[in-house]
Parts: sequence; structure tokens; C-alpha cells
Amino acid sequence: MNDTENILETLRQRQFRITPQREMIIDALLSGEHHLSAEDVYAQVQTRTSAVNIATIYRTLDMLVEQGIASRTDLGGQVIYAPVGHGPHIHLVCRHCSFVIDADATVLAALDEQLQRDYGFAADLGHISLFGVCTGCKE
Amino acid sequence: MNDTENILETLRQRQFRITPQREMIIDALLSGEHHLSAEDVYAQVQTRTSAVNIATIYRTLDMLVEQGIASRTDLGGQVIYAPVGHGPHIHLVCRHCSFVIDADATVLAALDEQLQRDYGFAADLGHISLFGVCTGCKE
DNA sequence: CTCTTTGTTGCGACTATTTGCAATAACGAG
DNA sequence: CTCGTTATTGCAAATAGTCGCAACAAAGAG
Ligand SMILES: [Mn+2]
Ligand SMILES: [Mn+2]
Ligand SMILES: [Zn+2]
Ligand SMILES: [Zn+2]
Repeated sequence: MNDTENILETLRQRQFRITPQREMIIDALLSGEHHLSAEDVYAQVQTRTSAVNIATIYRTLDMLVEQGIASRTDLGGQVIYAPVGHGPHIHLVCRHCSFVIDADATVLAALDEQLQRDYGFAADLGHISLFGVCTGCKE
Repeated sequence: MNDTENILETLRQRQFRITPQREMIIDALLSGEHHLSAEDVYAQVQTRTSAVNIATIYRTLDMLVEQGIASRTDLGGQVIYAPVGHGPHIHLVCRHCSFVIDADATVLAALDEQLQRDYGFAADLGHISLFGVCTGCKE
């Protein structure tokens, strides 16, 4: 049983209907490249069939994020999607030169616990972006 | 010397030209209400003169964010701007019910230091959003 | 297999934001 | 104050993403 099947099973259990569109979109999401934009997912699905509308791509990606199956990350202009749990790391995005540093997500472990404890909030911290200024850009 | 003047002086020093549009946009940003959308800023500027284009609002807000003078925060659908330093706090946004918890920004102090130390990255953490699942929405 | 229910899709319209470009105006030099 | 340089603006067109709604199809019942 591969990843796509697992996800479909989860969706089935949560009363979502399994459509060919959803299968193809999930396949694309798991396709190896992560950091897929909605357009990337669309392009990849198009290679299989042209019978999928871009609005369905957006709606399905939204649904997958809402269900905790995919992550949505704003890299400052570009919005990317990835399957949750895929090699966690965070993005440090420079607001000045737009350079992106990939950083270890373990820096967030303590924060995660504290938000859970103090606010009962289960934060999705596996693939977030934080904005700021990189070394090169400090005056 | 009020806040608007301070900001204008900073911009002048950084070789930006001071235009009436920029003055009005900065005034709006400092106007008391924070959590202003670009449209809110536009509406407030309109009460003074109708001679400002919405594209200028967007461009100026972008510039203020880039210069570290304003913060841009995505509340999950709504994008809001606020002057940097204005009562720091963070937003915990539930991806399921969209409820927003305002949380103390001090939970980020350790993270801030670590990013600075390990990556030389000066993160803007005073008014960020973190997405996840609130207590009420956990199954 | 057939029918019914209702979630999902495609489509076209619409909103929010961005961009290219020519006209305008801020500001430093003289 | 006047002029020249060049950043900034307005405008209109382009782009990304959202939404309402009618047609469609997945899933469960019989
Ligand atoms: Mn990444
Ligand atoms: Mn706030
Ligand atoms: Zn930088
Ligand atoms: Zn919730």
C-alpha cells in the first residue's frame, strides 16, 4: 500500500469522495519534487489528462492543507505545497534580497511544546517560512 | 516630532523620496487601528484626497515592509499591515475553523536568539501568524 | 444493477494584487 | 530659483486565486 493509497483511505474515512482528480493531485504532490506550486501540480496532472480544471487544483490543495495532509508555505511571493512530514525544515526568507536559507526545524521543538501547553494549539511547524534579514543584508 | 516624521526621516536618509502619497499612507498606518488591510489604508487615504491610486498603496506598503518599518501578516485569507514594534504578539490561526488566538510573542525569544546565532538571521517575529489546529478542533 | 442523495467539478465571472510604461515630480546641483 | 536626473506615480492590462451555480458522479441503500 503506497502513500497515495494511505491518503485516499484517510480521506475516505473522513467522508470525502474519492475522485480521479483527487487521486491525480495527490500523486503529483507525492511525486518526489516537493516545493510544488499550484501551477506545477496543474502541469503535472495535465500530462495525464487535460480534463482537470485549475479551480479544482486550488480547491483540492486547500482541502489537503485543511486536513493536515499537505503544507502550504509562502516563500514571499511564491506559494508552495508539500506533503506533511516530508523532511521537516524551515525557510528563513530575507525581506531585502529574497534569499532563502533552509534551517533545521528542531529549533522549533520548544515552541511547539509551549504553544501546545499554554494555548492547546497544535501548530504546523514542519515546513514554515519566517521573514527577516539575512547576514549579507544587515547594514 | 511624531512617529510619521521619524519614519519619513528614516526614509529620507535611505534615499527615498518623500511624496504626499507616502506621507498619507504612513499616517494611515499609524492611525491607531492596526490590522489594516491594503484596502483599509486606501479607504483612509481617500478621505483626505482621491488622488492616490491603489497600486501606489500596494507598492508603498511593500516598500515599508522591505524597509522593516511595517509588518505584513497573513491571517489565512486576510493580509494585514501594522507598524513594526506595535504591541508585539503572534497569531495562532486554526486551519480548520479559522479562529485566531492572540498569543504572547515572548514565546519566540529563544527562537529569535537561536536563529541569530546559528544562521545570522534577524527574524521579524513581532507580529507573525502560525497555522495549526485549535483545542476545539482536535478530534 | 438502479436509484437517490449530496459532495464535487467545470466554467465563467469576479476580486485581489502585480506589472509595464509613459507622464510626473522630488531633490540635489548650479 | 531653474534645470536635469531619475525615483515615483497613475493607469490600464495582466496574473493569481476565489466564488456561485448548474451539471455531474461517488457512494450507499435497496
Ligand atoms: Mn522546503
Ligand atoms: Mn495582531
Ligand atoms: Zn538578504
Ligand atoms: Zn479550530
